[in-house]
Amino acid sequence: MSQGITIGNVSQASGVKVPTIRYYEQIGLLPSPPRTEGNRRSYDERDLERLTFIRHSRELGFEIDEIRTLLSLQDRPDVSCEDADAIASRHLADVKQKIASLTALQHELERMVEGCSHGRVEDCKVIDILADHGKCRFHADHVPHL
Amino acid sequence: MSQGITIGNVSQASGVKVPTIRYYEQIGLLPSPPRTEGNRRSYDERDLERLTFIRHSRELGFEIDEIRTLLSLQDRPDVSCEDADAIASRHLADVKQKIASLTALQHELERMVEGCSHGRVEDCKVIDILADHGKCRFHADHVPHL
DNA sequence: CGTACATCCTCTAGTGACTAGAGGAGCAAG
DNA sequence: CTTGCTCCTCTAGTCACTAGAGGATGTACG
Repeated sequence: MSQGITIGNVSQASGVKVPTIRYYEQIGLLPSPPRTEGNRRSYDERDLERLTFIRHSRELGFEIDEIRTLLSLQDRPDVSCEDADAIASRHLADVKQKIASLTALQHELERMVEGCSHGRVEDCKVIDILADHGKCRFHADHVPHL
Repeated sequence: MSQGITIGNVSQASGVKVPTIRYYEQIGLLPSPPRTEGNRRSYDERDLERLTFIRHSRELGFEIDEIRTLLSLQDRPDVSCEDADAIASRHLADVKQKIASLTALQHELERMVEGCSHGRVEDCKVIDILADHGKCRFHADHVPHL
């Protein structure tokens, strides 16, 4: 039946780039597949599913370590899903926080751009607001990056 | 008058950490200040303003290279502020895009967490949705990180 | 004046999640 | 047979810092 998928094909099918797949193997996120006679990696359906799971999780902003936990949970379906729930909930809280920060940032940027007189730097609101923190309504404790 | 601010004080005043200030000097974002007899960096008000400008720009999510351009514009106030406007506008578009992605992501995570039966992994919506991309309403071309 | 301690110095290496490139081998089609 | 694609390993680079080693200097107190 399944006589081995090449790295290129598993890459196409999963949407994960070839060097990234090798990287995932290197950091132990994806098991090392068997090799062909010519030393090429030979994947199967399980690997493709795992890669798709990984890609999807990354798209949703989960970190590699979180994905590691999620994957290990998936492998033991008898265990409580409390951990998975906790990871997703924490992640949800992060996302909400990020949206709030970015929305404040959006308003500030709009104010900057709208205020720009399109003239000389001397009267430029953009430079102005950046230079003088006091004129700014946006105060990030720290905008966490996704 | 101003007889030199220590790196610690300029750090406190600007909100930029000491090693980060040295890093900014290293990459040429902040000019190398004169040194005291004992080889300590000696800053002035201009440096403090520049650092505050940098910190504020970073908080607003501008990249170092963008800040470099912004700073060079600030130094030549006679020039058209078109460039500054362009940078801010592009940045604003990015931010809007990010908010859209994150909002979709938020809904998806809520769906995951709410659907979680708090039982065994077998019935866990979190794992379920992650595993099967088809069940997911969230499709990121790529969620750009802030 | 001594001593404790904070602050400063330089330098190297590590972070996360990849991405790029060198240099070479295998494989399939024309 | 040769062209061109995919694959292999390995190292190093990206971004914006952060951490830590190992040592010098400056300051406050007794």
